[in-house]
Amino acid sequence: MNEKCRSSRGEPTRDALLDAATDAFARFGFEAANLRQIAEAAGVNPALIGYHFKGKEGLYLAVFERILVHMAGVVEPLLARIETGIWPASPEQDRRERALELLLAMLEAVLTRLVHLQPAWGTLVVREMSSPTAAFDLLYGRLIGRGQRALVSLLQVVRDEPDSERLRLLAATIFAQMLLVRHARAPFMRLLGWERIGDRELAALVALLRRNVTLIALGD
Amino acid sequence: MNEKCRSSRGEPTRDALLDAATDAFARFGFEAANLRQIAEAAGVNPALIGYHFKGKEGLYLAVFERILVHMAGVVEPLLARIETGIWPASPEQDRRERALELLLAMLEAVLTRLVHLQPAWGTLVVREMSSPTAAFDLLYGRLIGRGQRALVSLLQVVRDEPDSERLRLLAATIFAQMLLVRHARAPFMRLLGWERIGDRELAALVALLRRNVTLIALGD
DNA sequence: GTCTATAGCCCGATAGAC
DNA sequence: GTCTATCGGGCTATAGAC
Repeated sequence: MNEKCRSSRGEPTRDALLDAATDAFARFGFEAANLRQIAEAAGVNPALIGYHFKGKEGLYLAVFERILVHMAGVVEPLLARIETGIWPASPEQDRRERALELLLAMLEAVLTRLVHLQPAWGTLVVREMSSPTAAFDLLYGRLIGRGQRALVSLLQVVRDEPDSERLRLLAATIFAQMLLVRHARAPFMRLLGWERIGDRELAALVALLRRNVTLIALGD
Repeated sequence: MNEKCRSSRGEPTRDALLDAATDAFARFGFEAANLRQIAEAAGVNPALIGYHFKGKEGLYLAVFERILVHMAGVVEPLLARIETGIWPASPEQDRRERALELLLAMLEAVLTRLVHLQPAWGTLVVREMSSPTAAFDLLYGRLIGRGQRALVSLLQVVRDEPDSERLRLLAATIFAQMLLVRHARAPFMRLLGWERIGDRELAALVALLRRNVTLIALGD
């Protein structure tokens, strides 16, 4: 795929295929998605999928590869800052407050991207979490796992306690609430009586989640 | 399917097919599941699927129908009690405490069944929530919707405040935490370093969720 | 790199004997 | 109700011309 970096001639083709594939895989799932339709939507000949991606699974993985590359540019700065633990030096109390702030910022960033930026990406990523395929290892190694570990290390500072099973469970419950909008989309929308998640709805959700996370992160 | 209730001759066949189909649909999803394999696993001739269920989709819906019938026997008593609002009469303070108790009991019941009873059922139900098909309406009308409304009405009592968007969002975040083990199973297990959810793991999860729910239900 | 054409497979459905 | 046999269609993959 990138052995020849001067494959710039076929780049528009690959991009168009990846766009169409992202949409189709998100909408129909891997099995139900159909290469002919993807090629047609991309305005490209079906045989080119074989040439560029070595078949359906290669195309699927390439979709995730692209998601990860784009995501890296967005979350890398935040993750790197959390992972190195280098925040403004300050007295003990300030450090805990700062960690909570970072945690809430992370929450809001994830939620906003999940809902607004690229709905199809969210669908794909989240589907891999409940029904993992080969793409899950990619995702976990380069995005999800790092996010989880960042969450755990922030919680350690906020609660001023060492890593433990209980702390990780706590991280998992926060994680679950961040993913709510994608994982349980259908019943969620019905319960709220919403038809779509616009700016107002997102703001209400973010506000409540900030409150929840603050309560359960500090509680006990 | 039940126009002739004396179809008792084919009942073992139908049951075997439903068992195999439940497993296959949960494992592979609707599209990827394969009728020949299902029939083989059931030790039954493939053509009988057409006879008994009118095709693949009919089989899929019948799987959910059976889940709902079995679930009804389990959760009906609890739901009915919550819906009628008839709990032991008592002074104001006691009623709020009692509602919280019921809420926590509901949490534990759902979690236990989701994890232990029939893992495949949990998988199927939860998949319909994030990727709804025709089966979702069945599920929502007879199980999920009622559960959500029960949650909301319990929260109204616990917090002593009327129904509102914020209250429903609160219900949704509790809902999300209950479903965590199925929705985000793969990253959840990796974060915890668990290989399976046995009694010990379930107990730890329940304990933390009880704590979380108590905090966010009472908070503010 | 792109396209045409087609091979080869597997699937869901069903007609018809028993 | 059950089984055998098969049909018709859609799919991915690929060989080969340009």
